[in-house]
Amino acid sequence: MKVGIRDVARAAGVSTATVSRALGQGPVSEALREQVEAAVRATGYRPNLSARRLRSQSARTIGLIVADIRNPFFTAVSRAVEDAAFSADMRVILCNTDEDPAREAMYLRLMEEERVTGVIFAPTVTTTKGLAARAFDFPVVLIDRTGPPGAYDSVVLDNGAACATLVDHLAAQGYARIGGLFGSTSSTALERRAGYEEGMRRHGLAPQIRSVAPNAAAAMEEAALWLREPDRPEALVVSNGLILMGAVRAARALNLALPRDLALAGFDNEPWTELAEPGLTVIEQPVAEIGAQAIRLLFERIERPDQPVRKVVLSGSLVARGSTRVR
Amino acid sequence: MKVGIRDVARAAGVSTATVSRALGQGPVSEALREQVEAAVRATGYRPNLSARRLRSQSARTIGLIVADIRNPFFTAVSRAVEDAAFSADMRVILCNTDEDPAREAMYLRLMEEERVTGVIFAPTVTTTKGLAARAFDFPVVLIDRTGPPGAYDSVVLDNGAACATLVDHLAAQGYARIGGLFGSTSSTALERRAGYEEGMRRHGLAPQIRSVAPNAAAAMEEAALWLREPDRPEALVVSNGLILMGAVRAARALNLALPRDLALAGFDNEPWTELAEPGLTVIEQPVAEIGAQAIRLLFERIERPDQPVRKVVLSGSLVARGSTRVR
DNA sequence: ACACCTTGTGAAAACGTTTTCAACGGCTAC
DNA sequence: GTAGCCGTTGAAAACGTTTTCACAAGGTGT
Repeated sequence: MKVGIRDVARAAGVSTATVSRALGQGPVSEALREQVEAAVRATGYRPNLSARRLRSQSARTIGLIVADIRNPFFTAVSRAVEDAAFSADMRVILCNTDEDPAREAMYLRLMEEERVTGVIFAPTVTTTKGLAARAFDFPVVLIDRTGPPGAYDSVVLDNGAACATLVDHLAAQGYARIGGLFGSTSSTALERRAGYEEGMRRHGLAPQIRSVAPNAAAAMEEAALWLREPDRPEALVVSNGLILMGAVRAARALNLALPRDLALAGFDNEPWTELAEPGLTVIEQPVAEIGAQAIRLLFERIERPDQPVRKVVLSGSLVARGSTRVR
Repeated sequence: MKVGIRDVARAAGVSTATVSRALGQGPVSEALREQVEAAVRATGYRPNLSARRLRSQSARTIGLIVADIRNPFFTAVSRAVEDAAFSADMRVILCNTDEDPAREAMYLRLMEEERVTGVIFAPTVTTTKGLAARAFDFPVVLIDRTGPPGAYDSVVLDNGAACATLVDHLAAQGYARIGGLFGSTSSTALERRAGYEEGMRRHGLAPQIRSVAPNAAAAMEEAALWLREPDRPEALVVSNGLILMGAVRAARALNLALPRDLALAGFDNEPWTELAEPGLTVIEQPVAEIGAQAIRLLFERIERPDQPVRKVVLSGSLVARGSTRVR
């Protein structure tokens, strides 16, 4: 029942070496190649990838470790990565850490045991610290988030500038008491927070900042608390799509109309941000480009392991909608 | 640099067999087990999964082939599957076919080459037909969609009943010209369509049906066309979350207010359906339960390969919101 | 005291490939 | 005509584990 390469070899009247070469790229005469292919079809042979990887010492697999598969930003990026990897005849192992350092460690270990060709990783700040001390047998490209400076190739958004753009936009519409609600687990959130502070300072406004776990439930709770306070902000800048969702929920729960009672601006131009009335103002990230660049950096690093570390910084674009209209 | 099991064995002063047993579940004395563990820590040994799988002829891996990773229904299911698999010490390979039969075939082949322990699969109708003729070396559990009758274990929603519930709900609110917009690639969409027809018939109403590719862009286009016609429906039932999004877009584009100008009901209680004013009426699927049941069926099939084929049918629940309020 | 399990251990085979190595045949170049 | 080279092929080694097999040591029931 189980058919191996020796069965194919027997059926084709050649040695296993020839079969291997005919299926791979070894030198084989055209006649034999066709014989082998016929034998493969006749026997229904499927190569055993474990054996192949063991012998060839090459997994042709890249690991993609993301923080939250429910975040459309990461699903979009993963699509780009998968497409690029596939056209280079590589598989992708997609891993979801849920922003949990323990799961990150577990998946990194798994990548080591799989002997992957390379890894694309969006780490939490917690593991970022430990990252400097570690050395992997495979190249690692950081995505969306930065690690220890100069240690890993990375592709990130120009987070500070993007967030400052949001502040500029709100200030231009006449808002002054602009609060910032930022995630607590990613370097990205920290950079956006810094950009927010910088933007506020430039406009002579006083920053008000709260931190929260980057998920909708936690964000809603924190936002609801905040918006119930007497001197609550009249506008809110938030650091990602999930937090934005929580903020919208909170506004709804408190019966605050957008933008009359509260202006709202955030990150990630997800489909629903257009649908939630009156439309949410966001920074759109070039998600496909981020995935493509990450793969490019990874492949180039595999090609030339010793080249200098590179950091690709991409720009977001402001998508202004009703949630920040002038009152 | 590269450390294998023989290095650990040497460091611990034992044979490789003992190391293997100490790391696995073979019988080893407590003293040696500790010695081995110390040696593992000292050498930084990481087992090579390819070698392990090759020799043990067990991949401890399950393949999860879904139709669209951007569909939150599938991401939710995949979370449940992953959690269950992980606690059984199994890995998951997550594959996204994008409703494309060619990609489905490719991933099925990959599963064969990986010699996976089992597969959970949401097939398109196209490959469903070919599925009857195929025999896999691993158990397959169908999810969300049915295959050839009696051939594979499966866990699905009671789609007909759920969709009829939607029709009942709309009829009870006084709607009569209720149209149906259904996906064209899944058995699920077909069942929902049948349930819609059945429901309409029961209420003495005339079904009006259009089919569309199950993505937001195609759905929006078709819905916009339809809603521009003179005798356009006053209510729409649609067969999944992405089509629902397209329908909302179309209504917005044509300036039709929900539910005044158009009532809307669909499937999948995704976060944004609550946020899109005035709230979208949907059937909520027990996503976690679906994933958990799929894993359970798979594991039980692995345990007892010859037991009769089973089909688990779960019920959805109606979440009534503003989009179907009485006018 | 003997036969008989049970438990723990190491040597070596096995898993299914790819790759190395040597060899063969047919060229070309002298 | 012979030496050298190139393209093609097969035999066998190698990849890093787990598993089989044999065996030694220790315990138990008679």
